[in-house]
Amino acid sequence: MLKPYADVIIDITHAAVDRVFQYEIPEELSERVFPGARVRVPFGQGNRLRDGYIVGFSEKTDYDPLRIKKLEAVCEDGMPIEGQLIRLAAWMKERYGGAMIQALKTVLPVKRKLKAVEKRYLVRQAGAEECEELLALCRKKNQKARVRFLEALAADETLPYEMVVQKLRVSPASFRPFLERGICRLETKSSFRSPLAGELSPGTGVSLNEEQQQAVRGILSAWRGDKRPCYLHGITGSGKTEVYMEVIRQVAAEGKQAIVLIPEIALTWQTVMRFYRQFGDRVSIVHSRLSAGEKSDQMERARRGGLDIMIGPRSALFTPFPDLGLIIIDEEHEAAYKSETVPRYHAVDTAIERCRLAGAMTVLGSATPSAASYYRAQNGEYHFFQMKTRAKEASVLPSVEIVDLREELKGGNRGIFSRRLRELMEETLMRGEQILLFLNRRGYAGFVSCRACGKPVRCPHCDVSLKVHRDGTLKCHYCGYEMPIPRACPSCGSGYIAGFGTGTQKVEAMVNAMFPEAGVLRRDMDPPSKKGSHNAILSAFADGKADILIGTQMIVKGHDFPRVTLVGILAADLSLYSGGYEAGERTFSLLTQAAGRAGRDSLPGHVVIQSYSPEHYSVEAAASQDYEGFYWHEILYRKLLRYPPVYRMLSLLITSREEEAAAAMAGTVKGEAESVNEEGLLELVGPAKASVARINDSYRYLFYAKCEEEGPLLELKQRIEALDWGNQVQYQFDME
DNA sequence: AGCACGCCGACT
DNA sequence: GTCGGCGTGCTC
Repeated sequence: MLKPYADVIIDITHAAVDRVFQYEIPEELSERVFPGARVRVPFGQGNRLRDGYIVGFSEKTDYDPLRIKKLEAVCEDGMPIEGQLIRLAAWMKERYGGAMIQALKTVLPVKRKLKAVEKRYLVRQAGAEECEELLALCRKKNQKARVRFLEALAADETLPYEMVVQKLRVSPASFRPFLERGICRLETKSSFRSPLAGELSPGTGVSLNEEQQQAVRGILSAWRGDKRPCYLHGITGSGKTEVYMEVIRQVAAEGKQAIVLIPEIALTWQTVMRFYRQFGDRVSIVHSRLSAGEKSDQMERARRGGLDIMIGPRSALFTPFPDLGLIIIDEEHEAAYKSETVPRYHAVDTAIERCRLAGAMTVLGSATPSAASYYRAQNGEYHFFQMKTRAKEASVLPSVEIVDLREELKGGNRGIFSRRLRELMEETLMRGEQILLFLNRRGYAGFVSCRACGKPVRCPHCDVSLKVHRDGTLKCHYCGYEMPIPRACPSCGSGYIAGFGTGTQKVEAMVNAMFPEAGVLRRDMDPPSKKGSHNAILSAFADGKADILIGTQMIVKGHDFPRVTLVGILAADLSLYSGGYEAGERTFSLLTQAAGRAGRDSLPGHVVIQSYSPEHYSVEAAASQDYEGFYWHEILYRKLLRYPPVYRMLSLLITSREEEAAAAMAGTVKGEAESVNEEGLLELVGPAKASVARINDSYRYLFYAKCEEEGPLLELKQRIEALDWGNQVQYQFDME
């Protein structure tokens, strides 16, 4: 380690010292320091020795070098959980970019709220008379702070610590003598709130079929063996959750803890309750609806050994379990596992790294694996287990047919519904069963354009057209800019300007016209304001209060609708042309999930996939529910075009409010990349203007580098980070 | 958080 | 003068 200074966070739980302090690294310790190492350092005027953690290293310091102290020692006694998480943060920073502080904030639980977890009280011990005497004495001596304190203590036997210090303005120095003389004592009371409390009483017993038992045995033997990650590929309904629970039960029996990641709590509540029924209050959940206090309650509970299992989204990955044994990632292919904010980590890779540090094992599971994970499983990087039969015998796979929309057009049908779909809808309604109509938002979302000049209304800050929102305004999906629908075209002034309405609205109107008697519900995406309405509509539909449900992405995930026997996918291929090399994968996964909504009970299900490119392998494979078929096509395509997971890919987004600055920096990056790439190991693409070249008044350039190995890409990333970026240009990395 | 420093009223 | 309590600010 050549860097002379170590950045240390001091292990004191208080906001005022919740930052980095720099220490000199003495020669004799230079071999033993690393991010996450626990160190002893002199701190404060008295140079009292305190514990801290190294979070990084720096060349130089803004602080007066003469006043910098030396590290006292590196603690050798194993690595406590904080050290492990800090090491993980260093790994995340290295791999995904961003500043160390951002990585630390993602990884370490909110420390500030320790007060909420362990509330402290000052309790009176002396009798009333003794207090009165003391109070009189203090009054005489004009000791104001003590008088305030004793008065309060006389009135209330127990006083919250914060109240004394903040409201009464009595500093610890003022009441310490009372503690020493036994007038009062300090009491701590921990109050953990359980987010699951009172939901259900726990029961026991999972009975597993032969296939499930095999998976359990395989996963456990991997766990006792080399601890390489395990992949559990099980078709919908094959009972993966039971397998997870049984594995966890056995791991917990050996005193280890488990983290279970699920893509979205709201949609997987049933799964959570199954865990609770099995494990009772040894399991807890974290999710976005919990307050910061409740969240840190759960984290603290986990740290102290009060929990065996934590269930939650991405962020639950950082639960500070002292002896982690297992991380399970259910529905591993979900996009929700990729963080949208810096550091833009992927939960799967990060879980594997955390397990490596902790000596634990990752289990990934899905019915439709991501191409990346499946590729690694095929390569032997992961252990692989498969479950091919449905646990519940009664359910049968739905029949799927593809309708070619080009043929419909030739036949003179210009509507949204093919004749075949309309026919099946009629039959289904006649039988009194339910219909789900699924629509890909992209492409259908309405924009407003001028009939005279043909120009759409565009966002003044971004290079996109504005979309019509439900509340009748025009909105930009990138920056949130909003305006009322104009009466005249902003470009040519013509009054012939028209909106097309949102996709689902349009479909709803057409369904109403076709089947006036049918009850129709509509469910759009993303109303972050009202979370309740989402479930209200879905459960109204599940209760049979309507015949037809129209919606986007959201309706195909999670929810069970036992009386749905027909699923219509109105335009299957719209997501195929949405850009990005994952388009095919996204389409396949969406279609498969949508199709899986049909006929989940004993009633036979039908699925109609309408498409303009029915011969595309993503559409065909989804129709025949053929994951393998899809995968081999997809991986061939990735191999040919050198995309992940066959190649590693580093992407860089350059943004600036100044167009020239962005362009100039793009040029510098290109030059730097070319000089790194003298041996030609890397394939470089760009930098070039992004397809949406301007968002929120920032100009955007994209740059990609691809390589079979990760090493050269990380080196390139470091070289780019070391460039002089000035303060006009920002950048962001992404590693896949 | 915990410690020292500097201010201010009280008292030998 | 000086002692002791009290509020403030800093900690690499």
